[in-house]
Parts: sequence; C-alpha cells; structure tokens
Amino acid sequence: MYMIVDTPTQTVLYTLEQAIKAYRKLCQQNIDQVMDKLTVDQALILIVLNKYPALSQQQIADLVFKDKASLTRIIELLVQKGLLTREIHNTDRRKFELHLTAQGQHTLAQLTDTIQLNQRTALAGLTEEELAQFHTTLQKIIANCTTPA
Amino acid sequence: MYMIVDTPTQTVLYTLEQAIKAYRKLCQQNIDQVMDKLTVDQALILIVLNKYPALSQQQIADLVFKDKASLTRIIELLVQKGLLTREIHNTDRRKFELHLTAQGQHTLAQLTDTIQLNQRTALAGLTEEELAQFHTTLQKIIANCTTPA
DNA sequence: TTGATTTTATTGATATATCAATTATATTTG
DNA sequence: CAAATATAATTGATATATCAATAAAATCAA
Repeated sequence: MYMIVDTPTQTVLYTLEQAIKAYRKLCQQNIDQVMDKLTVDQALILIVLNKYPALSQQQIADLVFKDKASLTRIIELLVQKGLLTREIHNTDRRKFELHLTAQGQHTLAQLTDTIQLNQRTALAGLTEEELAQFHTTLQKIIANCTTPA
Repeated sequence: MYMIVDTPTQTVLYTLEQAIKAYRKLCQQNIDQVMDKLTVDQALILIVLNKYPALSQQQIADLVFKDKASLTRIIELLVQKGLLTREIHNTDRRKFELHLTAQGQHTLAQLTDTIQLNQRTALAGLTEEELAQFHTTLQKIIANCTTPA
C-alpha cells in the first residue's frame, strides 16, 4: 500500500500551485481585454526591458526565473510582433541591445492599468501585515528549496 | 513614462512565482535521484491515479489544475513507459479506465520517500500556525482570482 | 600572442499549458 | 425514436520550460 497522506504540508504546496495558476489565468484574461495575442510572459518581458534596458538576456532570465532558452524565444516573438528591436551590442558582440519600439511603448502603456488591476484584484482584502507574513513564508520556502542540501 | 511601481503587491506575486519554480526544481532533482526520465507531472498523475482510480481524465485534470489536453498527453507518456494501462470504460465508452501496472506500482513505491522528502524540505522550519496562515492567504488569493468579477 | 577557458546566446529535443476544433458516445427533448 | 444537445477525450497549433549541445566572442593564462 502506498498511502499518500493528506498532511497540511501536502495541502499547502498543492494550494500554492493552484494559486499561481489562478493568478496567471486572471492576468491573461485581463490582458486579452486590452490587447490581442499577447501572452503574460511576453508582457512581463516588455515590462522588465522597459525598466532595465541594459540587462543581458541571461540577466533578464534570472530576474524573472526563466531559462535563457525561453528568453530567446519570447524575445524572438516580441521582435516578430514589432514590439522590440534587437541589435548587436556595441562593446560585446555576444550580446544584444534590446529596445522597445514605439509600438512596444504604446503596448506597454495600454497594459499599465491592467497590471495594476491584476495585482489589486488578486490581493484584494489582504492587510499589509498579512502580505508581509505571506512574503516571509514564501522566502523561507524558497530558501528551503534552493539551499544545496 | 510608464512607471511600474514596486509595491509589496507586486513583490508578493513575483515571489509566489519564484517559490513555485524553486519547489518544482527541488522536486525534479529529488525524483531524478531515484528514477530515470520521470517528470514531476508524471509522478503527480501516478499518485492521483493510485489514490483515485475511478476518476475520469477530466476529473483528474480539475483535481490537479491541468487542462484535459495536457492530461491526455501525460497519460500517453505513462502508458508508453509501461506504468499505466488504459482500457475503454465498461459502461461509458467515451471514457477510459486507467490502472497502474505492476511497474507503475513499483515506481510509485520508490517515490513515496521522495515525495515526503520534497514536502519536508520545502516546509522545514515552518510552524503549524505559519502554515495555516499561509494556507488561508493562498485561499483568499485563489478566491480573488477566480470570482467572476 | 596563442591556446584554454568562460561567457552569451541560439538551437534541438521533449514535456507541458492553453485554446479551438473535432470525434465519438451519451443524454435529453420533442 | 429521431434530432438536438451535452459530455469525454483527442488532436492541432502555438507558447513556454528544461536540458544538452553548439557557436561565437571575450577573457585568461602560459
């Protein structure tokens, strides 16, 4: 018999998965309302690139917890859509300089309200203390999962 | 200017994403130690099928927050690996009856320790109160994201 | 400066997520 | 019962995740 016990332990991580999926679905639904054919991940990369234009693809990947291979492909799609330009870096020809096009800036502008809406919707009714505690617990879990045991 | 403000709001959902990815990576690493070429999602479906053998694919999908299309493909791989059998349902020929093979049972048995290890590792040092509070907050977020606003 | 190593990014292969369209079977309705 | 509708699962298309292998350029070391 291979009993899988329903400990709070198990429930919590299951609920964590549920929460992130629910949040991602909400985000995509709200993006769909203002923008055609843009994914949550594409929107995220636009936001990050606008905020940190000097980062390399690897640095962006680390920042958003994605693989560098995923970044390559997401950026490719953003370039295809005309939201981003990619040019060889001035001083290091292994890298690329990524810039939002006018259309990219426009897209991002249209998304700012949506981004705020997503966050406010997801966290409605939570106090600052509750959020702080939640954040602390998340950090502990991350530390537990990443310390090279 | 398209200022993206670093509110606690934003940070929390970012950290949530980080936590689930760190946890998934830990799980995969630990599975890799005892089992060759089995993914976290495949292991999850084995666990669920063992526990709830009578569920339809759609019901399993709902239970683990996956799409029914994803379930079809994961099950296909488990059948290919010889861990699962899939036979047409007795009374409803649209459905399938899914059963762990002997090898599937054996695989699951080898994973039970790993599953417990994953959970204990991820949640080490967290008190029951902290976990309960964490769970409550997650449920609020889920409710916020899923209520048809 | 050449040769070894490291860094940055791409590519290929496979797995999963999501949505839409389709197929097959069941159920409901008139 | 026949027609309409609903349900269960598959399939196709596209996006993303992950790992391994590769290519190109930069850096380090002898």
